[in-house]
Amino acid sequence: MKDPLIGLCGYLLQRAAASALAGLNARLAPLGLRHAGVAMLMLIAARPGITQSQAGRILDIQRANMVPFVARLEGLGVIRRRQVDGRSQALELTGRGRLLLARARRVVAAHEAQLLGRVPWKLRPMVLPVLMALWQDEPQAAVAQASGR
Amino acid sequence: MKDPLIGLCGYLLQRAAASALAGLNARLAPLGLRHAGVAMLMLIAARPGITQSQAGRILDIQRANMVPFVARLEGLGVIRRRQVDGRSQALELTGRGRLLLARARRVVAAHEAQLLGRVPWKLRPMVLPVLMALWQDEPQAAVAQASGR
DNA sequence: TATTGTTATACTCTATAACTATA
DNA sequence: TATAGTTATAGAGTATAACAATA
Repeated sequence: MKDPLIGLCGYLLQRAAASALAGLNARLAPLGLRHAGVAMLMLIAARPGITQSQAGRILDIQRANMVPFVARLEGLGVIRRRQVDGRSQALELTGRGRLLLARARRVVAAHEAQLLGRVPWKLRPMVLPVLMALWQDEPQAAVAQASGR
Repeated sequence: MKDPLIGLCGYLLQRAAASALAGLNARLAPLGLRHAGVAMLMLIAARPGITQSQAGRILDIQRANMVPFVARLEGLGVIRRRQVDGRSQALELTGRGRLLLARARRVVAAHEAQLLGRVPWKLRPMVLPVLMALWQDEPQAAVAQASGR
């Protein structure tokens, strides 16, 4: 039973992403993390002291949704919040966070290798350029206007 | 503020898919449909009389989750269910469904054009091959085993 | 016995509005 | 006035377990 929708690059993009995400989350399950948590840990490691809002803007997570997300990571004991001024919370990794991130990085590396391993050798150098081109957040205004809102 | 995670193809894949999906759903909103509904209509149009379970297997939607999904589309009056044997439900488009699908196809075509339009001319022929290579559902057993379950 | 559809349930993710307290 | 964090809430999407009816 063949899928008549392959041929639509938006559809392929979604299915490929969902499949890869499921695979990654299965690999991360033993660590008690999911993909979003690992992305957050990686971001904080790259920019220690980043605030909740800044992290949310980079990862495209809204302020309101950052609250339970950050709380969960804090509850796992992998990150810590520090008040930088009256309103901003700086995020930092704890020792346990650094340890868990090191393990997660190995899982992510294995996942990346598996993903790229599926791509024929000659196409492999095109993977990142193609994905970066397909990403490119259009200003929401343009979308909203195009859709008539 | 640059994103330190670009460079991970799994991350790019997810962000690109999320961004494209949001754009498509914004375009589809005036029709009262979302991406999943359009995928379903397209599938039924390509295989009239397909059963709920078969459709779920192709679109990777579980049996239990098909129930409210199909019910919503039926409630919109775009599909109809027909009993083929004691247990299977064949799905078909209604007239209204065919009409709405025709409009949705134009929206999808515009969305596809926009997606591909972001990709430099020389990379464009690689988009579908790259995405098809990155998809390739690994047997779940392999994932489960790799993750130690 | 395996499959189809179903119910119930729960968890994650996402989206919006409104509030506060700070800058 | 704009921003950071928060609360509350609602809607998707997804996952599992269990059950009845049927093949």
